[in-house]
Amino acid sequence: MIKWSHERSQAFQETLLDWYDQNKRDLPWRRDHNPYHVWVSEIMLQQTQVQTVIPYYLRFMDQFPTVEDLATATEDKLMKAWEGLGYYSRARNLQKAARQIVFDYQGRWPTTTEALQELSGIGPYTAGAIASIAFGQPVAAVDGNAFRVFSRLLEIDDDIAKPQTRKVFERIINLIIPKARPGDFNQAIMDLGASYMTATNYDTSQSPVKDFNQSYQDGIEDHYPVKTKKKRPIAHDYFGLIIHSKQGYLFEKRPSHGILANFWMFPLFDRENLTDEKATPESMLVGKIEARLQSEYQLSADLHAVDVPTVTHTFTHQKWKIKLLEAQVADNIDVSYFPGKWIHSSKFDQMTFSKVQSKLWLAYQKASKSTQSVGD
DNA sequence: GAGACGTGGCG
DNA sequence: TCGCCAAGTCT
Repeated sequence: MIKWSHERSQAFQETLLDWYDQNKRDLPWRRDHNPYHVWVSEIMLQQTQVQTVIPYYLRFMDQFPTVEDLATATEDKLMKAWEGLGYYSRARNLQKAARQIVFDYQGRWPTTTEALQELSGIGPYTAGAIASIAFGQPVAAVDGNAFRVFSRLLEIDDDIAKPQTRKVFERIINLIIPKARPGDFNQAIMDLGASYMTATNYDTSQSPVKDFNQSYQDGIEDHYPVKTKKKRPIAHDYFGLIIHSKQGYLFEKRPSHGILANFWMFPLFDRENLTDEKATPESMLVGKIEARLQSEYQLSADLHAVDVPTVTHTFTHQKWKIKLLEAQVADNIDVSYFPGKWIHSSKFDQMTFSKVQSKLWLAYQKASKSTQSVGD
């Protein structure tokens, strides 16, 4: 690894910030340094691309203009604002932190990285981003961009997939970061990482800091960053139940922990939980589901396959395949045993749907449109 | 410290 | 289809 002299660091700062001053992206959260604006944008941007975040951020600020508005918002309105953005614990942590700030700290923001990390959902990166951008503290904000940029500039061989590697980068960046403009420096690194120094298909030859890029000079830029591979997603096969009555469609609330926690969805039955044997005929599996609906929930349902392709949805670590089954149930059934609720499709726009739930509903609509118009 | 946690885009 | 990526954090 190359070490930079003080002069070298200064030259780098100057080159980078000059470029940033001329070429920085015009983003909605860069209009000011309001910590609330910086904070919300940083949370939304976690593992999420800028162009995805922009409309969410604008709507969010429209609905929750201040940290007080967020602290006192209903969970329904909050989740609706986050609908489709993913990693939904971010939204819940965001409100938790808003309440910490408003009610525990009387609206006064913590300004150090240590104190900021006491807030829910704020880790080392976000703390560094808020401290430097909103409060002018000369601290590193080490995200994927910083890993990518500095590993290439300095030929850092540490595996960025390892948590301990963060400390290596923080130590180096804290030596290089300018005391006068730390927030601009960190944001300039991000803009660099999003333009000339992207993960793939990058072209460093036009980069403003190519003279500082050791791996480029050495022709080994594609060795960086060093990052071990992730595991492939685990497959899950489900039956998805579309059960409708005069009272609407049947929904089930997902567990409070795990993937899509607390979301309302069409009931799902895991194929593997229905039988131990792989080769069980499908009609028998459907019969088992019907029997369970009857015995556990007193719900008589005559399930039929919906004539649509299996719905697939891939998460970071799970790959779901869902075969849709449909049933119309009697008008005056007793649903008091079922841990769910009936909702008319006219009210779906008031619910918060995960993407996979939206896919199920779309697939079902497509099928019922091609045959007949099915009411609730 | 490895794995969980969403979604969209791209080659 | 698949693997990987995109301003990470929590457990």
